[in-house]
Amino acid sequence: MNKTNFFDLVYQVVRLIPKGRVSTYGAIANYLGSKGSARMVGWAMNAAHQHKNIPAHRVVNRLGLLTGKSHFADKDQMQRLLEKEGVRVIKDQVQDFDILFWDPNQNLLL
DNA sequence: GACGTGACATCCA
DNA sequence: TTGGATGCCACGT
Repeated sequence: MNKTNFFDLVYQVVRLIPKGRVSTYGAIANYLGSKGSARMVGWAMNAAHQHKNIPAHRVVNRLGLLTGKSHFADKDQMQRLLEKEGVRVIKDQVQDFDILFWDPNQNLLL
């Protein structure tokens, strides 16, 4: 049965993202062991919509762009949620991204 | 069972 | 440097 563990891992990591922090698909994919499967992370996020406890708005691409905002019910919802958590988002881009960037490999390491 | 698609990332020209 | 093409894995049709 451990086939789609990838998804579960993604959900776990995304759920562990602290409030006011953001993560990236590549970082999560890297944490899962497949650095090249960044796309899979995005696909997992798409499925994450079915799950309510998945703060997908905290997951952005490597550039800090809210690329997936279009997949939200309201494209402003994602940005709004981030701003509500203290993350400045301008033009769908996370400001101080390198500072707010939360890497599972850097925090969940060990 | 096979092909195409997808919220990205990386390499090559 | 910028732009185009490929790779990754799972899901949908």
